[in-house]
Amino acid sequence: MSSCKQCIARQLNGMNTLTKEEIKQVSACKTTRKYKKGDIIFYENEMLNGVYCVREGLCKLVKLSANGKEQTIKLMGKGELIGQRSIISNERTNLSAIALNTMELCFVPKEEIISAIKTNRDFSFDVLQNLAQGLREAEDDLINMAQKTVRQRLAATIIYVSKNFGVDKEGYLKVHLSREDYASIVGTATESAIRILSQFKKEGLISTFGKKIKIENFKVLEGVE
Amino acid sequence: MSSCKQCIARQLNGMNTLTKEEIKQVSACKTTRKYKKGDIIFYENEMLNGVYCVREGLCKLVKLSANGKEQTIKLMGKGELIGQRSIISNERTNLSAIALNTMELCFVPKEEIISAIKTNRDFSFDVLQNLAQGLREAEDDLINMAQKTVRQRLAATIIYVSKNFGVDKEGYLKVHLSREDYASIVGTATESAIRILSQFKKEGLISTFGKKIKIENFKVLEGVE
DNA sequence: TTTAAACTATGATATTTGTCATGTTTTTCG
DNA sequence: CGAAAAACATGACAAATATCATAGTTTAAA
Repeated sequence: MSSCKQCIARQLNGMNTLTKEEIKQVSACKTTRKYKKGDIIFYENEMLNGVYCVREGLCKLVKLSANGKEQTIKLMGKGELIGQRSIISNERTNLSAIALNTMELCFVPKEEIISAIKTNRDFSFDVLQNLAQGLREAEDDLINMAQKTVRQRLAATIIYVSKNFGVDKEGYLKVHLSREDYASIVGTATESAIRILSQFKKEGLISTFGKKIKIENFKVLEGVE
Repeated sequence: MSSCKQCIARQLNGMNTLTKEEIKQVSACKTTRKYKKGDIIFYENEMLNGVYCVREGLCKLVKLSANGKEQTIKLMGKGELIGQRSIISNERTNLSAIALNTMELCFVPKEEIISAIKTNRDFSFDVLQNLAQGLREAEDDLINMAQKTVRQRLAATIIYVSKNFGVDKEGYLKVHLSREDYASIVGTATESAIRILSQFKKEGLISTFGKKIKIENFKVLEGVE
């Protein structure tokens, strides 16, 4: 059986300020679950009774709008805690979580997390900083959405995925997202995302191989207008 | 001299879980400052050495873009703490704070806040919930920006101002924002904001008297398409 | 392997929103 | 008060993006 220690040792974890005792405790009561691409981890407007720690894979947090279109708010990868915010504010989820590839998640009951927050100052402060960081990112995203063009946002998203989830030996983004996923992150129509990616190819900023994307000219891509 | 107790008694305060001792402490070392409309409380990319608690008035948190346009991220009114996030994450501000009318702010040194967070569990958890709440709001704003039309966002903003800052006896919004301010909140051109407000008037959803706005048909305004 | 489904691609067109120009009204301040 | 500045208003046009249509391509499943 896998322990949380490994995760924490690898610094992949939103819980790396827990004491050894606490880790043992969390490790003992967590349950690991597997998900396939497209699986729904939870829907919006659910009451969670725990948080999910990403051990492996990638998922998206999305909001479904009235017209059936979905907006992706955030991608969550290794070591990130999903549902933390809902647990802390004791509210229903405002977003759905959907697996983007094969995932392994550790589910930690609410009480464990809350108890750790209440008793371990370092962990509590860590969570605090984590939320503050998240808030800053959310503000930045809002600004980008308001002030940048679709083209600029798409370029920024490709760079984000490259930086956060890495590239393989040939330089292709490790994470393979569909054009629809990109559109949903950027907040545009799928056709627009496709069109702009085609433009990027023509302009030599990226190249593709099947679904895989490689950044060919980072500097220009970063500064597209 | 004014004490923090008054603010806290009136529940106007992001610090109402502090103990009596702590309040005395904060009260003792805070300094009160006055600002006029348009005054800059701080710029983006500054290192704050404390937080500002709004005792009176209203300000906006804005981001200036390359082309000189500004995006308003949030309006801050009575009892709200400004700069909290930057203090906690120990980063430079990512936004500027600008007074929208005559303001009175209490400045509380960083050390006081951090010390209170580290020693008072209730306060710490309160801040945690506050940030979680803020994060949710930021996510909602992002979704609105991505999925709603300018028209819908402007309608929502009017309703927001009405709910959060109230109306006078005649039903006019207490807070008077310029069309430019509305445009900056909604993320559009000033002319577009003006045009849409004119439409709302023609459609009988709002009425105006000088700079003052009154909601005439809440239901329809709330559900505009 | 073959067949359907999902994904990618691109053109044509419509809609939304931004920009520029110009004039009016309101506010501010010497 | 009266002039200058700021804010408001609206038309005309341009640019960005969405929508609809149609077809090629890849993927997955029977």
